[in-house]
Amino acid sequence: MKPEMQHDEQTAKDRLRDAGLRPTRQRMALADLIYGSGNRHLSAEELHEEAQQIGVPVSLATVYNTLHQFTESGILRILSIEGAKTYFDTNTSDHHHYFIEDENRVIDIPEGPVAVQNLPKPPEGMEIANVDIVVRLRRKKAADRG
Amino acid sequence: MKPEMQHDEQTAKDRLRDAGLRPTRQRMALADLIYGSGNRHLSAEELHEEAQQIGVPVSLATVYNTLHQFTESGILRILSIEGAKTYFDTNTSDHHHYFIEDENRVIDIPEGPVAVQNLPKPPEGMEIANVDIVVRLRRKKAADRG
DNA sequence: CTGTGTGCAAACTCTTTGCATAAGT
DNA sequence: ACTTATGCAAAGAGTTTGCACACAG
Repeated sequence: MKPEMQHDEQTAKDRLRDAGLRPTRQRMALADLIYGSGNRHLSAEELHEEAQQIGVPVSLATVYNTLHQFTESGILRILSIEGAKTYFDTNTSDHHHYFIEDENRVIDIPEGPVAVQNLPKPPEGMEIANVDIVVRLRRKKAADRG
Repeated sequence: MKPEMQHDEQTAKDRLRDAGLRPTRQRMALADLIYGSGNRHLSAEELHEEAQQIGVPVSLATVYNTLHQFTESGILRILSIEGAKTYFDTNTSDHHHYFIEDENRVIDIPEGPVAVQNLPKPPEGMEIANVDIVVRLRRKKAADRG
């Protein structure tokens, strides 16, 4: 291991190789954005915008392609969220989300021993890919307080 | 109570009045379809098609309007499901779903004591509207058997 | 050099909207 | 009669696709 090689670029490159994807400029830039700041949820549009902001000229089509390739490779997951936009999650393990009704926003439920009890066995020939818990939150009305 | 008045139409009418909606021909027909056969999940397109099949000429726009009005009135719920289409559920209580990856299909998890453990308190000023659990299922591969 | 990835713009799907007409009270 | 709902078609949002060019190996 070379001492000056701990850049995110290197990490991104490895991640892409692991996933069987060619580490192209755009994919590495997107991987940096996606994995550069902890677990997060993002839509194609948001990621595209972020890329533009840091001066990486990647097209929206490529962002979509990349997000789906990452998903197929198992390094991203699609969130089970209602609404028009598709949200991707960098945390591919079983974990859970709040969905803010007013704002159509998704946030992680703080890590903790959240668990599902008494989940029945799936039907014949099926297996559980994963479990998503979505807790829909709404703003308390002033009248409801106290 | 008139002896010949136990039609679904009557039920639908009541349901609509309860929800504060005018019981129009279209809404009653849609309510019949929606609630006529137990709990179910449906998309606007599916409902529209069903209406056509039984000869109720309702427009797709009206189906969308109606589904949203029903949702606002609390007699329908939107499912937290990824994907382009919005699915509505006639069961408005906390209950849960399988999502079949291959087929983009949603089915109820059989009634049972499924419960969530250790759900943290929601953030300040927020309250839980409801909890959705989505268990994503995938077909077992033949190679994985045994 | 060869094959895959990228960008652009057009196509596609699902959903919403505006306005004239029809139906409900 | 007056108000609200409906239907149609067009607009809108998000996503996907096809093809020529560019880049990675």
